[in-house]
Parts: sequence; structure tokens; C-alpha cells
Amino acid sequence: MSGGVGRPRASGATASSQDAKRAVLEAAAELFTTTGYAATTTRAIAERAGLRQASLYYHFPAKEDILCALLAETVHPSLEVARTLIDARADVGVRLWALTYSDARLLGTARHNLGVLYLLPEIASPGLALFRAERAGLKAAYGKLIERIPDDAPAATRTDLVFGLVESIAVMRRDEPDRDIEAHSRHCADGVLRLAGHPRLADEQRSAALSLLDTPG
Amino acid sequence: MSGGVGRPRASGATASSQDAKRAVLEAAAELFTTTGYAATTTRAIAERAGLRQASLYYHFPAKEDILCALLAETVHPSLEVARTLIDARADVGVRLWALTYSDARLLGTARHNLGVLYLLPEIASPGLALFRAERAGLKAAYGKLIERIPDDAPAATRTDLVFGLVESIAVMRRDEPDRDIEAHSRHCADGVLRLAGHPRLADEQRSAALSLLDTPG
DNA sequence: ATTATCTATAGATCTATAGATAATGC
DNA sequence: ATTATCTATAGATCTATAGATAATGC
Repeated sequence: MSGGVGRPRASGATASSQDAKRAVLEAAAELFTTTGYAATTTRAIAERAGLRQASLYYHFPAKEDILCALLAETVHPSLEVARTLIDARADVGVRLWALTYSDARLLGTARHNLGVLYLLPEIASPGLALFRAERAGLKAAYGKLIERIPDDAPAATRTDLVFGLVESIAVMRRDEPDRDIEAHSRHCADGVLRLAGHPRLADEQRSAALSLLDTPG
Repeated sequence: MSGGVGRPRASGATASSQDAKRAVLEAAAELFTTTGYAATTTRAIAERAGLRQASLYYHFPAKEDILCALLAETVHPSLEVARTLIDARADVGVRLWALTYSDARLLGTARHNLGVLYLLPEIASPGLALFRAERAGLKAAYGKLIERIPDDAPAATRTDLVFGLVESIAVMRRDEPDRDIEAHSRHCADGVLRLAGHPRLADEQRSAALSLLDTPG
């Protein structure tokens, strides 16, 4: 019973170290997405997580490592899906639709609007190079699919536009938080196919795309 | 000759009050777009503008007013174009293409990447309500055109996607500063028509769109 | 007298570290 | 002994204001 190992918190809250780390990330997610990184103080994060400012540094070596952990958590699931779909046996349009729909839903339904973290000026920081590389890998997955769709516009340009459209969901969500995410994600995926130069999917193809996402691994 | 009215600058630079204000905005544009608002200190702005930190406050009542002025400068030209095009006598597709192309070029060719300012978390500040309203007005101009293009997807959704795509140019420019803006703007405008559900423009329609932009007022 | 700057600084932070402390585990 | 927290604080800011100052303009 009671609080587990370590000195009890001043706030009285009782939780394991894992819980504390989770609470810090949760608090930071809320504050970074609404207030930004630089304007969010370590004190504000700690308060919301239920511990003292200095105690953050038991769990994270520096403020930037909190952002780094959040970025990793956000991009990893997308990369996972992308890797699966790249090798899936299905029409390129079906796979591109599925990838977009999946990303749109992840961006739209995460507890906090973590996609806006990608837009923070701080992601240019040297310490976040790993995240930038992973994000570039995700974009490359879109590119791999798009280059197989013939079109007048170069594949690189269409990839830029498509990736921009997908990430713009974070901005939409900030501006209009009440949009129906499910519907919006489908329309976004339809829109990505249009941008990429692919014909509209038939209903059965859309169903196939959705079932591609059902089977994880 | 010499420095004009007022105490000379410590840096030795000689300029009028208008020049000083311009220099401050220029410095802030560079720093806000690369480093963000909160992480940019008034001292850094002043240094780059060639005066002392406290002297900023002769020209602007507070740091936020510098950001406010920059945002206004950036959105006003777009709004201007939007107002002209809304009432222009031309096909809706031609006008939407022209509006997008114009915004894409403005975002892509401004001396600094001012479009990223729209993505800063600080634009939620109460003091920037006027800017948010103007930006909403610009989005509404896109919406006015898009709602006249028939499509399965609701006009509001297509407008969200289109506006997101246009603004995503700022993110693209940050990630890949060497893209050919002229070509990219044309492809972006083509892409917006696709997203909106409008058929591809003929060459002569694209020319018509470009000439719509030539005649200001 | 007016203008545009300067110097100096108040007052309020902010991040991160040092070292103590209060639990559990062995 | 180990763990997870705490208190206290160093050292470095940061924004904005107060009041002086060095030009020009009248």
C-alpha cells in the first residue's frame, strides 16, 4: 500500500516512478501544444504533474528531453503504420489512402493536439535531429507511394503538397476543435489522392484500405 | 546631414525614426521566424536592429506589438488580393487558382518566412484577435469560391483542406528552403483546384488567372 | 521644446544543480 | 542501500520603466 519507494510528494499524491514520468509527459503535452515550448516553464509542467519543479530532473535530464520524448511518441505510431503499408499487397492508391487516413486519425484523435509540436520553431534544435530524421522517413514513405502514381507534376512536388496537407490537420484542429475527426480524416485521405493525381477510390477499395489498418504487424 | 533629430545611437548608425521602426520589424521578422516569439529576446531584436534594448519601447509599447505589426503586414496583401478576386469577372476556378497562386508566392517569396508566424502558439493571445479575424476573413474568401464548385465533400471541409494546404507552404519553405517557389506556387494552385473538386485549368485559363493578378485595384 | 535615443535597474522570473530527506528493500 | 522526492538557491536571464542626454527645430 501507500506510496511506494522514495520520498513522498509534497502534494500528497501517491504514484510510482513510471506514473510520475507519464504524468510529466501528459502535463507537458497539454502545455507545449497550447502555449508552446519556450513559453512553458518547467514549474508549470511540474505543478500540473503534481510534483516540484526540481523533481522533473530526476526523470528527464533537461527540458528539451521532455519535448523529445513527446515527439518520439507521436511519430513512432505513424512510422509503424507506414512501414507496414509500404510492403502491403494492395493497390498503391489504396495504400496511400490508408496511410493518410491513419495519420489524420492519429493527429486528430490523440488526447492532445500533438501534431502542432511539429510546427514549433524549436524542432530545429540539434537535440531533436533524431525526430527530424524520423519525420523525414515518414515523408519518404508518402513519396514512395506517390512516385508510383503517374502525373504531370513531379512526384517530389506532389509529396510536399500531400505531406503539408496531412500535417495541416494539426492547425485545423487548433482553429476548429469541434470538427468531426472521422469524417475529416476520410475527406483528407480522399483529398490526398486527388493531390497525388490518383483517381477516386471505389467504395470497396476504401473498405480494403480500412481493413489494411485493422491487421497490425 | 548627420543623424537627424534625437540622441545619436550608441552603435553610431544614423537613421530616422521610420527607419528605426523598419529595422526593428526586419530584425524581429528574422528572429521570430527562425527562433520563435517566446525564445526571441527583446535584446536580440534590438542588437540586430542596431539600437539598445530599451529603445525598442520608444517605437512599440510592448514586445507583442512587434509581432502584431508583422502579422498585419503579412496578411494585409493577401486580403487585398482576395477582395479584388472575389468580385472579379472570371470563372470561379480561374479566381481560385489566382488567389492560391498569389498567396503561395507571397508566402514563398517574402524576405523572411513570415507564414510560419501563423503557426506560432502565441497567435492565440488576446492581443492578436484582430489578426486572427483577418486571417479568418482570408479563409472565408477561399470558402466563398469553393462553395460554388460542386463536389461530394462539403464546402467547409474542402475549405479547411485548401487553406491548410496553402499555409503549409510555410512549413515546406522551412524544411526545404531551396525549392523553386514559382514552380511550386503553380503546382500548389493546381493542387488546390484538385482538392476543391474543380477540373484542371486549360493553359489559357491559367494565363487569364495570372493577368487577373497583374491589374491591381 | 521636441525627438529619439541612452544608461541603469527594478522586479520577476527561469533552468538546473546541490544536498537533504523520507519512504521502501534487503 | 536505493529510490524518488523535497528544499534551497546559484546564476543567468528577461521585460519594461525611470530618468538622463544629445541631437534638431523653433
